[in-house]
Amino acid sequence: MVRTVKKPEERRLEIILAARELFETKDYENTTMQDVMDKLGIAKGTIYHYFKSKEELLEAVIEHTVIEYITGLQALLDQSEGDAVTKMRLLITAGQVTEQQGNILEQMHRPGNIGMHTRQLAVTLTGLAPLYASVIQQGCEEGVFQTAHPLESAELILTGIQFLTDLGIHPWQPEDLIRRVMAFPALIEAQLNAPKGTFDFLSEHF
Amino acid sequence: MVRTVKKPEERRLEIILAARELFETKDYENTTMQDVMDKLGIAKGTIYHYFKSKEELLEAVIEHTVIEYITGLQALLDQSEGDAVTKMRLLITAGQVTEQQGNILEQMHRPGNIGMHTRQLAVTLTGLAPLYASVIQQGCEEGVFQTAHPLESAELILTGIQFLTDLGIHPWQPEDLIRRVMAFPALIEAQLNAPKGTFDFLSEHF
DNA sequence: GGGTATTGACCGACCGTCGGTCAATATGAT
DNA sequence: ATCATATTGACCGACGGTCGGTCAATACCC
Repeated sequence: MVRTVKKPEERRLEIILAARELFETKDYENTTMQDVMDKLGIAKGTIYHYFKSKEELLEAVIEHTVIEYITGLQALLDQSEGDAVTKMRLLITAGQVTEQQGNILEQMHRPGNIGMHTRQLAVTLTGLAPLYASVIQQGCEEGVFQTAHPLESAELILTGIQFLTDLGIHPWQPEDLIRRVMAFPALIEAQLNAPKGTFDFLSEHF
Repeated sequence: MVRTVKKPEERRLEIILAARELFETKDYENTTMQDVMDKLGIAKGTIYHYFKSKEELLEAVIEHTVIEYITGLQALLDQSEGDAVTKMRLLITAGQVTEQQGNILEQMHRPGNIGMHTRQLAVTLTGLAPLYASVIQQGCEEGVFQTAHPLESAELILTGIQFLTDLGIHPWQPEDLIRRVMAFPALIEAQLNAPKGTFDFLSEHF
């Protein structure tokens, strides 16, 4: 019975990271607390010393991931000094890359992961919408956008992009995805009253 | 051992309805297959004779519910002969009522239900968007709306409304909900290029 | 029409897995 | 030495799912 004592924050983080990797690899529901323990070589009680339940561990994983994600984008945004459209492009492209990293194989239809996925979307939305809103606001001042509800239109656009293109949520047909991605520029331009072509870069990725 | 034999479709439907009621009352995850059996007075094997797994039963419940829902709306729409805006109002208000019926207490934050909820949204969206799209198309022909992508804007609007106002998904703050509902008319009008005020009825409900 | 084979709806004891508990114990700080 | 707490792992109970088997209705044959 070898016992390794670590600083609480370190242990906690260690557990979160291990759990995240497993959740992403084999689903939240298909991941056993035992799996997490085995991966770290710790006892069952240790995990339950830090997290009251598997559910709470999931919550911590999501929170950690989203904070990491938002912080990164925020930093990017802070050190950028371009106009609103440039920043918009920055947010969207940077956001997509980061999301793909964590998704590699998760693209498949995973029934056991939808709950986790949806929560992550909701939490991400809460953190991300204000960033978008500030850029949209800037765009309004610059005269390229025009909306009375920067935050709400940001929420609508983000929800749409995330929900309608995320295969982890529903096994959409490939043609549905293409159809949507091709339409996104026009939809967003309508939403923000932006000049035609402003968001064409969105569909050029695909 | 009382043995009651029924017609397969009847049994199957019976199980689906019982399960749905339990899922809505006490969560999908907190509902036991045993609960469903007890409610109907049938044996475990019977359920598993009809459904391979609890997951598959959930799928059947969702499918049944959504089909019922969409069929009702479709019928309403078919026997209506108004202009696009009237039909739009019809769809939205009828949709909300039906949704509330099934939600009564479900408004609370139910971690165990998010997966089921999200799937239902996705399936509903698939069935509902074409209905909206046809009305939007009609609106374009009538000249009140203007969009090059009726189906996709329908999807965006529906996703937004459903996701951003559904407390079953994320415990949004009441003020967030109000903020969003108040903004929806303007957002939808922007999306569809509709005259200002067309969708004011949306926020008058609250 | 009566005997027999076949089907499939239905039953319920049983099992394995897995989330969660808890009392004992090792460890480090004071 | 003492105390707080980080860590351990045996143990529990709930629950999803399996499986061998029962029984009535129907189809089939003589």
